[in-house]
Amino acid sequence: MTIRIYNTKTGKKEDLQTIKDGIVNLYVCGITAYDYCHLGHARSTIVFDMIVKYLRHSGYKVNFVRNFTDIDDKIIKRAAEQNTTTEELSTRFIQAFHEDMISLGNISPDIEPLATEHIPEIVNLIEALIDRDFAYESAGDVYFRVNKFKNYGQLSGRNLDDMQAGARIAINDQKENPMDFALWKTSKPGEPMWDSPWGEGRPGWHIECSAMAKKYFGDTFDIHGGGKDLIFPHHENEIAQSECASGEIFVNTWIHHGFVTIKDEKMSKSLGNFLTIREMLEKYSAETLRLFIFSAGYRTPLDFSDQAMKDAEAGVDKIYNCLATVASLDSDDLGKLPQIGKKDQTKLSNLEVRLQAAMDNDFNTAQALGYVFDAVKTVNKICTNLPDSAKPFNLQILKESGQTITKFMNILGLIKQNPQHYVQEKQDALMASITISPTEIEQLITERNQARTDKNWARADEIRDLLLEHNIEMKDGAKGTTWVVRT
RNA sequence: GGCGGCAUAGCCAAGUGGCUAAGGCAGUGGUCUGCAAAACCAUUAUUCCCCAGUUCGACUCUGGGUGCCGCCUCCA
Repeated sequence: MTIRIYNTKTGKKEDLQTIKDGIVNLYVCGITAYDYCHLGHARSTIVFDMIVKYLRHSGYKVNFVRNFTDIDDKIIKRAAEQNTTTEELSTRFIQAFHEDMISLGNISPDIEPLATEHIPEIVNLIEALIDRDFAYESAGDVYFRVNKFKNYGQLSGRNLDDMQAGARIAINDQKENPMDFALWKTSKPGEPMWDSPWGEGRPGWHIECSAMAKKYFGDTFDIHGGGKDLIFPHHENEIAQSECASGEIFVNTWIHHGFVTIKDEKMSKSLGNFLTIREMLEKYSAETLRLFIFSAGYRTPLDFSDQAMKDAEAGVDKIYNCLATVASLDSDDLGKLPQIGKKDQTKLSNLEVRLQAAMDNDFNTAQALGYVFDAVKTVNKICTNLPDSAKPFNLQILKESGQTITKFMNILGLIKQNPQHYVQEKQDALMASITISPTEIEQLITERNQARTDKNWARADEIRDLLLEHNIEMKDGAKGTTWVVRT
C-alpha cells in the first residue's frame, strides 16, 4: 500500500514518493521558546509524533528534525520584562517544552537545532541570496526582494498585487517593496547580537529554518510540516529564500495541521484564550488528550471543551476495559467461549488491513479509531455471550484482536499501559477520594449478600444506597459481587 | 478588500459518483438483575446548508448563494 498525503502545495492528496528509497526527511517548525506551550502546540507535536511513528511502522527510516526558535522579537521583549537574558529565557522554556513532550508521550526528534547555533549557516545563506541579487542590504538590515522570485505566493495561493492591495503592511522606508521581509536585523543596543558582513545583528525569523533544513537535509527534502498559520508568511518565505539560493525545489510535500479552538475561536497567545499543556494534564490524562486529538482529522479545526474531553476519556476507558477483559480470559474460560460468527470473524481478521488503509489515506486517525471501536464492540459482544461448545481457536481470535488493537493504538501513543493495571490504577486513584474503607465495603457487601439470600430486599437496597452515598457501585455477577468507585 | 478552508443526526466526527452514509458521546426500548450497575441487542440522518447544472444516477463533480472559521501583523 502507498501512503497518500495531502500536500498544501498542490492542494491534493498524493502518493508519498521519497527522494531516497525508504527514507523520509521530515522537518517540522517547532516553537518560539518564550512561554509555556498550550494545547495548540500539543496538537502539533502529537500529530507529527503520530506521523513519524506511522511512517516508521510502515517501514520508512524517518529523519525527524524539529527546531527551536531561540532568538526573536518576542523572546527579546519577554526577557527584558523578566529582567533576564534571551538565552536564559529560551533555555528555560525549551526545558519546559521537553518536560511537556515527556508528559504527552511524544518521541524526541532526531535533531532539535537552535537558531542561535546556526548563525554561520544563516549568514552564508544570506550572502548567497545577496550574491544572486535576491536580497539587499539597507542600513544594516538585509531584506529579501520578493519581486525577484516569480513563484512568490505559490504555497499560499496569493499574488503580490493582491496582498499589497490589502495594505495591512507596515510602512518601512528601508524596504524597496513593502512585502520584502527581513533576513537580518540590526540589533539595538542591549539586544543579543552576532557579527556579520552587515554589522552586528541577528537573523530574521524565516531564514533559520531554511538554513537548518539545508544543513541537515540538503537543498531538497521530502516533507516539511507545521501549523496552518505558518503557511503564510513563514513557509512562503522559506521557499523563497531556499529556492532562490539553491535553484532547486525546496520541499516536495507540505503538511499543515489545523488549529485547536475554544468556542470555535483559534486558541492563541494574542487572544489569551489558551490552556497550557500543564494545566490540561492536571485534569485529563495524556492518553485522553491524544484520543481527543485523533478523533478528528489532523487538518480539521478541533474545538476543545470539557464535554469533548470527557467523551475522549470514556473512549480510552472503553478500550482499556475491553482489553483487560480479553487479557483476563484464560484456559478456564475456553469451554465457555462461543463459536464466533463468520461476519465477526471476518471483521476482526480484517482489522489490521482496515486500520492500515485508513492511516494510509492521509493519516485518517478518526476513521481508524472508528474501526478500533467497532472491533471493541465486536470483541465485547463475543466476550459477553459465553455459551458452550467453544474452540481454542476462538480464544486465539480474541487475543489476536487485542494485540492488533494494542499495536495500532501504540502508534498513536495510546494504550501504552497494561490494560488490567490501567483499570486497577484508575480504581486506586478513585479510592483516594472515597470516604469508606475497603474493609467496610467488603463487610457491607457480605451483609447485603446475606440479606439477598434471605430475600430481605429492604436491607439489601439500604446497603446499596448507603454504598452509593460513598460513590461505591456494586455489580452482581456470576462470580459474586464486585464493586467500583463511581466516576 | 484579497486568498484559503469548512458546512453530514441532540453533540463530536469519518466517508463515498450507484452497495446498510463509519465510529464515539448522549437519548430511547429491550436482554440480564430481586431491584440495580456494567455489558450486550435494537433503535435515533429516506438523508448529508440552500438553489441551479452535469449524469442513467450526486451527499459526493461544476457554477451561484448563505453561514462559519482561518490567513493576509506574532502565532502550532
